[in-house]
Amino acid sequence: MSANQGKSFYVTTPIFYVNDAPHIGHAYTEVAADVLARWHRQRGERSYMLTGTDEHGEKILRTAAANKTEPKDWADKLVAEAWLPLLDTIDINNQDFIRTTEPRHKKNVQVFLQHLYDTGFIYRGSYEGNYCVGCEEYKTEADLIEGEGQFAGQSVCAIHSKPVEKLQETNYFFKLSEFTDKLLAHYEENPKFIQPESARNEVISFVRRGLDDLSISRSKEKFDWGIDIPWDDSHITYVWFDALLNYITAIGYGEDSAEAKAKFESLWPASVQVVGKDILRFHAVIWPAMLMAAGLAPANQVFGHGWLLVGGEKMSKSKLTGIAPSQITDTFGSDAFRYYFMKAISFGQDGSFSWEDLSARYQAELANGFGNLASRVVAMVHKYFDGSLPAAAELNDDDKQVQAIAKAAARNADAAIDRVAIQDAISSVWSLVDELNNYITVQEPWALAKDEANRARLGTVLNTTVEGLRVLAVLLAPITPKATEKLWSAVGTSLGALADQKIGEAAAWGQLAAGVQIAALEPLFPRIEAETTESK
RNA sequence: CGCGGGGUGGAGCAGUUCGGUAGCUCGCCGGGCUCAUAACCCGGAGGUCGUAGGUUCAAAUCCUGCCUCCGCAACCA
Repeated sequence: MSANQGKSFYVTTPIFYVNDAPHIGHAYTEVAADVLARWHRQRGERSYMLTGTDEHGEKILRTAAANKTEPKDWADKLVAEAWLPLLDTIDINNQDFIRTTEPRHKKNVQVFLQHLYDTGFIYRGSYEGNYCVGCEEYKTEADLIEGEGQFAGQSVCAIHSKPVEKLQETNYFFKLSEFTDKLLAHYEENPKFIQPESARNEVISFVRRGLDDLSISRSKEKFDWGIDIPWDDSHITYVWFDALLNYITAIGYGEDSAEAKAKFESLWPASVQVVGKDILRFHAVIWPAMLMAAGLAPANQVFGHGWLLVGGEKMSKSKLTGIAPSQITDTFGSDAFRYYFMKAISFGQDGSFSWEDLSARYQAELANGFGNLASRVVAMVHKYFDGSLPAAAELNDDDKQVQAIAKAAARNADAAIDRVAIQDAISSVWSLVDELNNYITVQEPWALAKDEANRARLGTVLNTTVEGLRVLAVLLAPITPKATEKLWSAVGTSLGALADQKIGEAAAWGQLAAGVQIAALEPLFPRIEAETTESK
């Protein structure tokens, strides 16, 4: 699966609509993409993660005006004060960050548009639609509902409950309708193109109903904050058409230099495009059709994840259930944020967030399970061997079982990542955490330490557990980078940097030489005072 | 008949593709241990898998009806 010679693993997130306030839903998407990117990197593959911001559109123009500033200045401010800090808050290791207002994007969106115009996939047409004055936008038939009272018998806007007007506008269209069959064939031939299955089914049934051509321009008479249509400066590009192209403009599409071409070749098609299920249609229908029209391959996979539910309902600003990521990381830290959302929710399904659950999992799984395991092992090496790693003597079945479980954990987790089953990957790794805790209880190293005759056996037991920690540090590095770095500085530095340890070789036993010094270890996940968590 | 996703021990979930003893985490009860972040390990109680039918030797898993919750149509992954 992963053996694409010369090609990097390339994962993208949707670009943030710059006007939004960052909440845990945005962060969830970012973390998932980051975990995938880091895992592939830890395998030793070249791995590239892209994220960024979507900065065009009428709403941004309006809020900028409301704040008495220019739209670009407004976007600059939001990127600097909200979005870049978010990435830091949750410890995202992205290789690039693209803004749709950057020249590299705008210029090459125009290249793309011109290419499609020249090849006949874009035409000038007139659009007749149902315009809702209240919403100031066109409504599709699906947006309308049956009127009541004085408007009985008419179609009215679902939001304003008032009749819509038939209006006509001239703009440019993308021949999306021509791609209905090609898309269906693509879905058929590439069963994994849209994941999970439920998302795939939904898209297929949508496309089967037939696709309409897509209006991709807006007259500047309405607003002008966007990318000019290259052959007609009275129109700007529809924001979605502009936004989707970020995935290729960021990596060199449209540039002539050999360097840019090489970069593009090494990254496109993207390995996985992580999106929320609400914008799945844009990414699984419109976007691949755009690429096909331009003679480019669609991404290998579009993965639509679920929503985070708060109190059983979709999080929303209007219901005040939006939660800022920093509210969580201030108390629990970025590792806990990453771990919690990746482990507690099966990726692709909706998942419930609650402070109680977060707090319980932090305490039970991170502090008591993993953190405490590291503490007890390191403490014993210091207590019984002055911090010098003892050698392993003859191995018994219990010792061999630890090794077998470590190997299985690494193998199963790696396979789960290929399925984008992040939750399963973490569960697999956790089987080693549980095994090590169990192993220590059964071996009773503290009892062995009471009799000098058991010195060799004690060494074997501690050597085995330290090796187990080494494996855990490598396998969990993509999930909890900060904690594993701490752990590595205690047990692993004799082997070089943690970043250089390969997933595939992690479970090979006996890498740490006997006699290496095991450094003291501060708690990986300190207990959190009940006061702090309950005050939420 | 708009489209889609759910309803599994107190809570949150997996299992449903390819029917065959109902599983995980937390919580609860009891026991063990003391190296460790009052942590760790073992055992136990607790579910007729929304509901009514059907197919089958056998259904959480397949089929049909119904009830119910949620999402898409209102800034928002």
